[in-house]
Amino acid sequence: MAEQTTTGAGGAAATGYDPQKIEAKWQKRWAEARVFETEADPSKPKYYVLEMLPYPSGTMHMGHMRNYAIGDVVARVKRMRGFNVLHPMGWDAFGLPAENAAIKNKTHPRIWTNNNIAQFQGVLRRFGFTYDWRREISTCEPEYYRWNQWFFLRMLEKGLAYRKKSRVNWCPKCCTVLANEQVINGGFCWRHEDTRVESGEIEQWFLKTTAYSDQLLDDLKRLEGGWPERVILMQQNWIGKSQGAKVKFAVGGAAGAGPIEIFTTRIDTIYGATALILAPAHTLVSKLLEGSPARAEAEPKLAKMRQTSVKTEDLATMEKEGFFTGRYAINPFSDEKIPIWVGNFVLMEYGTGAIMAVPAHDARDLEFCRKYKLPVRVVIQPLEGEELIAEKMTEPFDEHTQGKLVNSGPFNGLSPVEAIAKMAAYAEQKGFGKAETIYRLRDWGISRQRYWGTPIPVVYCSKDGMVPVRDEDLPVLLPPNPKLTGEGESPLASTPEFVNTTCPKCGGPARRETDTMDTFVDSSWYFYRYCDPHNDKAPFDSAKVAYWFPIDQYIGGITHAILHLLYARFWCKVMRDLALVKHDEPIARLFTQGMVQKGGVAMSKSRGNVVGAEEMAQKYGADTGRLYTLFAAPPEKDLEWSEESIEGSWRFLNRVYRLVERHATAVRSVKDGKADAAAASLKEKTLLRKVHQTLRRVTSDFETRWHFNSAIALIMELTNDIYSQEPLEQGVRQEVQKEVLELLTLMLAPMTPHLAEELWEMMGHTEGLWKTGWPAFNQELAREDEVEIPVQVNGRVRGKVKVPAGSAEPEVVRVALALPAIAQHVNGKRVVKQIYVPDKMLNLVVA
RNA sequence: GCCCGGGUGGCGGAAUGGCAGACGCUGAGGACUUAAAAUCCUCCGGGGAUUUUUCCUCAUGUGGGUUCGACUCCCACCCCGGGCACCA
Repeated sequence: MAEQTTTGAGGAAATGYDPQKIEAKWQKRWAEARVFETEADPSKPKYYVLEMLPYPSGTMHMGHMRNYAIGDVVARVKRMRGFNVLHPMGWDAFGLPAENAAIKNKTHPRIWTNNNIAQFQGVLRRFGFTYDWRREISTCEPEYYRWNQWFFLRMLEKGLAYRKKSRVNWCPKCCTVLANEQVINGGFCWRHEDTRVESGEIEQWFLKTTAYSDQLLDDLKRLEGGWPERVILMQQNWIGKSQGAKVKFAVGGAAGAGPIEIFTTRIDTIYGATALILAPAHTLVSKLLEGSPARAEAEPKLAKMRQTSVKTEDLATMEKEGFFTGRYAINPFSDEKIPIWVGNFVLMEYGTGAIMAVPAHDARDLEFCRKYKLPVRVVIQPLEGEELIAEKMTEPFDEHTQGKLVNSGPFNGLSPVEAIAKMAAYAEQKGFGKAETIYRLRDWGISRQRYWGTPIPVVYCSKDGMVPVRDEDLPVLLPPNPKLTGEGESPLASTPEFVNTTCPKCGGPARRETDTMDTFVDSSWYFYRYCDPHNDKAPFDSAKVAYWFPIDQYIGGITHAILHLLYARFWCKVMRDLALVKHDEPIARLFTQGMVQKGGVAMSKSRGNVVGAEEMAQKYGADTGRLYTLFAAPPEKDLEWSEESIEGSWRFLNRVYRLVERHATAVRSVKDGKADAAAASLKEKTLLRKVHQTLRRVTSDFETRWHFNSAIALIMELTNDIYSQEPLEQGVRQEVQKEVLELLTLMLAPMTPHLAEELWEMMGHTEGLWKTGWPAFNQELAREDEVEIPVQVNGRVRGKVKVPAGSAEPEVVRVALALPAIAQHVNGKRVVKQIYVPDKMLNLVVA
């Protein structure tokens, strides 16, 4: 459709399907009848379906739209199935782009944000989604963010919020912390591309996600079946539980350098340790070097190592470097004296910042020890195959599920698994170590030196120190007129009327905290607020939440697999421990839909490859846009946008419209609903069978498989059958026509709701389709009387037979052998085996 | 390096161990039309035989295997996408 005049909105189709007119009409009716407004009602089964809330920026494109179309089909199907459906929408409204846009356009972030919200909302309304707009929330409103502050205070009371100095990316020109994503070109500021990002230490607020490490990990098991496996795996990975042991090695010679604690998952290999290696940042390094014979040589190397800030991506490929400290440690198991080294591959952030090097049984240790000519000693011998000889090893033997210990004193002969338990217990008994579990998960740093976020509700008093703001003084409001320059100190810090306040404890002068919260805080609990969006006494009423939660179906992009979903789970557990909710997990089922791409990459404003949703609605109508995003690919897969393909969806809806229009008069004259199947002619029966079979399969595609694309294909096939050959015209009673067309319309309703309502009305219904439930298929009619069975000879299809459904095997074989095509392949040979799958296929094996 | 996905016509995709390519797009031909658009009809993986009808054969990344039967299950490999990564 290249010409304007050929669209439904234009002149040529003015008498036919006109989506612009139809869609406006039904949206108005739905709104007037308050169809999608829901209340908690314990007498009805509930269903909470939710799409991830959008960040309102740029234009709403078909990538967004696909997400909402999927959610809306689910919501509409569940509604038709009699569920009390909660389907809300809101705005992730705080964040950096708003602040940057405001700086650029010399306006207020709120204005930019609210303009975008108005635009996004307009488009969503244009697409006819079943949102209960009374429940709309916007996270930048004080009515919302005051509860962020309230939660923060609760976490502060519980010791779950704390301040500490931590390493950050610091841009000296912005005078602010940068997120990792804002560090570009291997260490430069995204805003000042000539400015190298410094690695600094500042005081930051943290939420203690690590307090829930085990629960966050263990409860993933409960999500199995409901969440995509890969999301569960990614979270597992992220939490990174590692079971091992910590062991202390005494240090000889150096004054004041106490024992060095190492972490290992393979304590069973400790007799094979031929060195200790410390991270360059380890606090003991300087002490070890004091007065060491190796000092002069080592110090320049250390300085160099500490200076080189390494990009994470390069770590794995980086050359291993190290130097000897001149000191020795004592292996507490063997009393052996081993050298203490410093190595650039040992991370201060993981474990204890020190490792034992067991070159025979660890790849990195082997590489390091070969390079620096440190000895290699085998302490695990494989049970099968060749005996390992230390001098010849080029690859470590790092299996722990096989082999037995050697050269390991009293532990010789044990399997590694046995040894891990026994040796950890021994270490604990002797007081130099114990079994320990460590995690990769870090606490959540939430401080941002930005304006457009939730102010952190604490003040600093010279007398009382850090003092939380009192609950009754919430919300701590953002100052209305900040100086936004993008440079200098944080905008809140340079707004005196915000900073200067009084101490809630002593009433004396105090300074407010000027950091704001990470916007992931906003999205960690927003779905609870939808249950009770206007509550000004509490974040929500627990009874309402108890009715609606958990979320039955959450839908969003895989990009949020870790951060958002992990924080949301954390928040839920905190709220549970505050006795606000009773469940352990907020989201029962998660669906990660694919992205809409154009030119092979995801649609985004910055790439300039967006297809605007509004534009599509104007060109083809919302129903065509919805249908196409559902039809073009299965929902979990990426979808390459094709302007040509959407024409097919548009053509199909026009066909459906014409089909119903053609029979509307006849159908309208039928009083009663169901067609009498018993009195049906052969032709009628064929028709009814087809439609009920389609209904059976579409029902399953919608409800259990989420194969919207194949559901649509089935409906298209049905439409083709009754459209092109025109079997509805001749010898088909009007009530049969009515049943066929009504079922077709109802099947389309979740996907193309406006068109469906219009057709429903055209067929004589005075009540809206929205009051109609999902139809049940007729088992009897959906069943075939006669089946066509492919007949194979030695696994190759050689013919087909038509037999009554449920025919017995001998009968089918008899008919099959009567076919010349089959007989030809069987003749002169012996049937050694026959396989018959009732009503499916027959295979004759001949020899 | 480790862990997950995924590889099917010109394209998007269908087929939950049982007729590979449904449905849609594109393309070709035809009908209608002064013409175009829209609409309707027919054809559309490769090779071969049969001038029709139809039949044979190869084909779901590659090579093996299990099975009466494999796009589907198993093993190995190649390619693409994603996540994690000197994690001790």
